[in-house]
Amino acid sequence: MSSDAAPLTARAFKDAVYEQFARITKALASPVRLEIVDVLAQGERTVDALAREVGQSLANASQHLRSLKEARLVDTRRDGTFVHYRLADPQVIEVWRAVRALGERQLADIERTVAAYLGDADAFESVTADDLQRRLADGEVVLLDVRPDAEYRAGHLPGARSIPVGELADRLAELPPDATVVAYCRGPYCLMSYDALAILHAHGRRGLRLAEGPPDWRAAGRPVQGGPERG
Amino acid sequence: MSSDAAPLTARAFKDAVYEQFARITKALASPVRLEIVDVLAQGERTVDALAREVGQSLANASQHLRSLKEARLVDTRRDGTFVHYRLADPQVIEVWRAVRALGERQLADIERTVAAYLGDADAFESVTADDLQRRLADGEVVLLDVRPDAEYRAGHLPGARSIPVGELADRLAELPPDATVVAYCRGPYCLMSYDALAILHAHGRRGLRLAEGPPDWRAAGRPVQGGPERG
DNA sequence: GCCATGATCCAGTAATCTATTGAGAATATG
DNA sequence: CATATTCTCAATAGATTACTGGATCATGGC
Repeated sequence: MSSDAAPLTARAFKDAVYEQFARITKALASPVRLEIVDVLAQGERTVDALAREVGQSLANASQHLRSLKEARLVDTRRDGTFVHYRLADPQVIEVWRAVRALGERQLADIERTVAAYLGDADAFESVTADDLQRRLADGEVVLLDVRPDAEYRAGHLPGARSIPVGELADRLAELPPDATVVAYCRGPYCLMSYDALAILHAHGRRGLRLAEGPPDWRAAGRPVQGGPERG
Repeated sequence: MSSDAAPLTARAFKDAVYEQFARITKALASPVRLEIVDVLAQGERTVDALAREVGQSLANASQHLRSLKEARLVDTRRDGTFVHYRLADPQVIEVWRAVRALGERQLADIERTVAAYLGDADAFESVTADDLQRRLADGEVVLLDVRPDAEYRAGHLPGARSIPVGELADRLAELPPDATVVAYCRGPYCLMSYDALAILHAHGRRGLRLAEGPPDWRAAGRPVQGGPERG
């Protein structure tokens, strides 16, 4: 049923195919590279910026990026002495989201880790995307993007204002005093919105959290404002 | 802004989170395990059957299954001396499909591998899912499931007949002589439907291929007949 | 209890992957 | 052209993983 002939046998064909797909899964088989992908989902970054953000040495980040590039998950653009990395395909975000969804359903440790960090204080009330749209339509809430300014400019939720979390304490006056603020950042495992809520609450403001970030919002087929055009 | 205190720092939190998700991607970072997942998408299997199917030793297959189980991608059921493995969650199929879609878009080598095996003979005309539904409605074609009988019984496309590819040559009489046959098997990288087309063509029959298998069909939100109930 | 079967576990080797270091490209500036 | 900046590459050592063959475990039949 199987021979060792020169042309591909059925087994050799399957080996070759799964080997190819494994290039992708191997590239993603590292916490550091997953984090890199998660960051790049927000927009392109230089090697140096990425290394800083994920807490790795420059050389190490560069190595990880190389392996991502070999698997065609990221692409580069040179600008002077800087090299900007970006996701090679929006489908990369889909893979990451699928992995995340699976982890959330199957890995109880993830919930435990989150609870441990946040002191399982449910002071951090959250809002679903559908809920948010209804409340926004009713004018009940103010939507606030607390990511760095550059990320806001690269694309944000429709109607969102931008106050990076680092400036929030100083710019509270820009928010209507009685409004409920819905803060969001990069995505479900990004901490900036939690920090923002802490600041809001410390100043007696009402604040909720939206877990989704712009990549999730876009993946769900909802429109994103600014940044790369997309219909 | 960051300390080494006993409770989790922001960095330690992120490390812990991505580490958890990497359990999943690491479990999938092997061609053998990807193939196992692809086979299990068709239904549960014993260790022995799986080992045979993916061309690995029993011990090795068992090891791979253990690592998949540790990552919560598969689950087991014991039946006498047999242990049946199955996917722990339909979301596992979604992850695999997302990886496949990405590979098909980014990795040109995959196309090349397929072309090399099939001798890039486009004798294997294929049909899209939408196309098929229209043609089925018009009574233009006969839909044929060429997978092993057990897999057909575990769930098949609505209206499909079952003739395992190994029996096809002997059972051609069961197919209306003038009908165009649309053959499908497990999915895009399964070879059984290609073999079936070769047999059909050798007997002067008209045959097309549907790339999708039942897992893909179901993932696309289309109904599947028989097997585990699902609305 | 004893045996057969299916599966798991274990030890050892080879191969692969990761992080680190330091050297060295590529590019811009003066 | 010299120099600084940003990034990549090569070499190393340490850790992890893959596969094999053999021992062991769990279950069911006798």
